[in-house]
Amino acid sequence: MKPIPSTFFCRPAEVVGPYLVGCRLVKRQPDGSLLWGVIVETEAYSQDDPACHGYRRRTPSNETLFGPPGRFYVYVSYGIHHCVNVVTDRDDWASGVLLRAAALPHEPERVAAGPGLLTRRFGLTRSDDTQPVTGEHDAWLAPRPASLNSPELVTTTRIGISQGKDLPLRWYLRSSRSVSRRSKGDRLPSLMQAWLPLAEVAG
DNA sequence: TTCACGATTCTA
DNA sequence: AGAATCGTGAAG
Repeated sequence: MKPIPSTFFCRPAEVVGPYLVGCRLVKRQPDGSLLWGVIVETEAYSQDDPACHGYRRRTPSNETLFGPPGRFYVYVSYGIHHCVNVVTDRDDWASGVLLRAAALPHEPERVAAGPGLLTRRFGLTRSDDTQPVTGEHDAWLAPRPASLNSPELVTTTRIGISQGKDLPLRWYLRSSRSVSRRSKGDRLPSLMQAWLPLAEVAG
C-alpha cells in the first residue's frame, strides 16, 4: 500500500497510462480503514490532443492539468459526475491519465466500472483536485503487486469523445469484468471470473 | 448574461 | 436509442 513516488508521473501520459493498469487506488476512510481497488482501465490525454481539457486554454477549472505531475485533477462531467485524472509529464504542459475503472475486493464487479462510478465509490470530488497522489493526501496510488505483473493489456481507442477518437490511448485489463466498455470483438471467456481472484490476489 | 456542449450514466 | 442535468467556456 506504499505510494508510487512522484518521479513515476514525470513521463508522458501515454507512457504512464498503461503502467497504471494493475496499480491500486487507495483511500483512507474517516474511520481509519483503507478502501482500495485495482485500476483496470485508463486513458491518456495531452495538451496537443484536441480531446484534452488543456488543449484550448488554461483556465481556473483545468489549471491543475497544467501544474506539476503527481496530483489529482478532478473535474465535473455533464454537471453530474466527477472524473479523476492523475497529472503527468511536466509543469506547464497539460497532460494526465484518466482513471476509468477499478475492481474492488468483495464488492460488485461493476461498482466502479466507469469514471463517474469510480469517483463516486471512492468519494472523490472537486475538493480532491490539486491534491498529491503520492501519499500526503488521504487518497493515493500504490504500485502494481508483483503477482499482477505484465497484465494482459488491451490497447484501444478512448470513449465518449468526439475529437481524437481514433487514437489508441485507452488501456484495460482483458481479464477484468470491471472494465467500463470492452473494445469491439473482445469477449471475456464465459467461464472466466477473473475479477474476483484479481482483487483477492492483489490484497 | 446567454447558449451550446460534454473525458457520463441509467433506462427503455 | 434517449433523457437527465448543470458546470464551463465562448460568444454577444
